[in-house]
Amino acid sequence: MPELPEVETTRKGIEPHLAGYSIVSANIRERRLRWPIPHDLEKRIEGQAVVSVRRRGKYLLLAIANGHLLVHLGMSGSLRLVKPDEALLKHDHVTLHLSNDLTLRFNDPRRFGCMLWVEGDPLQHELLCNLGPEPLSEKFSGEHLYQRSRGRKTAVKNFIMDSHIVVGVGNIYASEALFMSGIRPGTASQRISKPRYEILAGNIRQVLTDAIAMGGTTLRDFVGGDGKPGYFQQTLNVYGRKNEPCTACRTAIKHIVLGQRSTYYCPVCQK
DNA sequence: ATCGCCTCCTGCGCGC
DNA sequence: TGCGCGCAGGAGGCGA
Repeated sequence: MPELPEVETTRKGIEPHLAGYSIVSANIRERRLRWPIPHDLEKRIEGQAVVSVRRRGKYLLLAIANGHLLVHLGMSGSLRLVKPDEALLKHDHVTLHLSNDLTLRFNDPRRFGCMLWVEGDPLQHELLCNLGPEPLSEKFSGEHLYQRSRGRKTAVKNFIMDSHIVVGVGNIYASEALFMSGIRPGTASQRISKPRYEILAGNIRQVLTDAIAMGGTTLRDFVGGDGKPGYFQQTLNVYGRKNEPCTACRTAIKHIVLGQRSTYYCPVCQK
């Protein structure tokens, strides 16, 4: 489920209820995620204070006194804050009891997510140290996309979804940003000009910013709610709209597969 | 270095 | 109602 806006919405939602409080106890029911949850995670975090909740790409970084909890939500993961007596749901793999009498639950039906323990600088961890720039940072630009794409034949949609190029562009927003930019998803990366990459970079930034803003509208309900952000209500121009009329020109939206992922575009608006 | 394919897993909606 | 199938918003790892 999580695209970057949902991860950021989750971060904003849990941060005020975690930072400054300590983890009283941890209960782990299922350790078999993408990588196993370390056998000694409980003893590393129990009794420790949470300092901050940051994000790098789609990874969440919970700073604990003597290390970091590195969390990824995969395709189907979610974190939610509940009252301690709230019943466990199917696939609630981890429960953290907090000193403010709230409980954090990690739920992940498909178990593509992860929860790892990192000592030292988490940004130096092997999963994070080679990631591309944050799309909402100044390091991300059309110039960056242009430079990195030289000599690369891979489809531009796969290229912008490569976290080593830029983090946080998931399957939905890749299609949406390419539509906004008038670029065909299957175009070879190296064949796109610098001006078009500048447009694309701006639209990637735009679509993610808007989606995060929408996620923020449901933040007040985060505690005790289902934790679902509102960004999904956002109007999608092409994603999931196979054979439906283009919002700009009414031409039927095309559906293709690129890199084994569903891809949508308007054959008239995108060249 | 780059590319394309495979994989991990459960749940859901669809057609029969 | 049940079953089999295809598909799902991620991304690391592999062989070529």
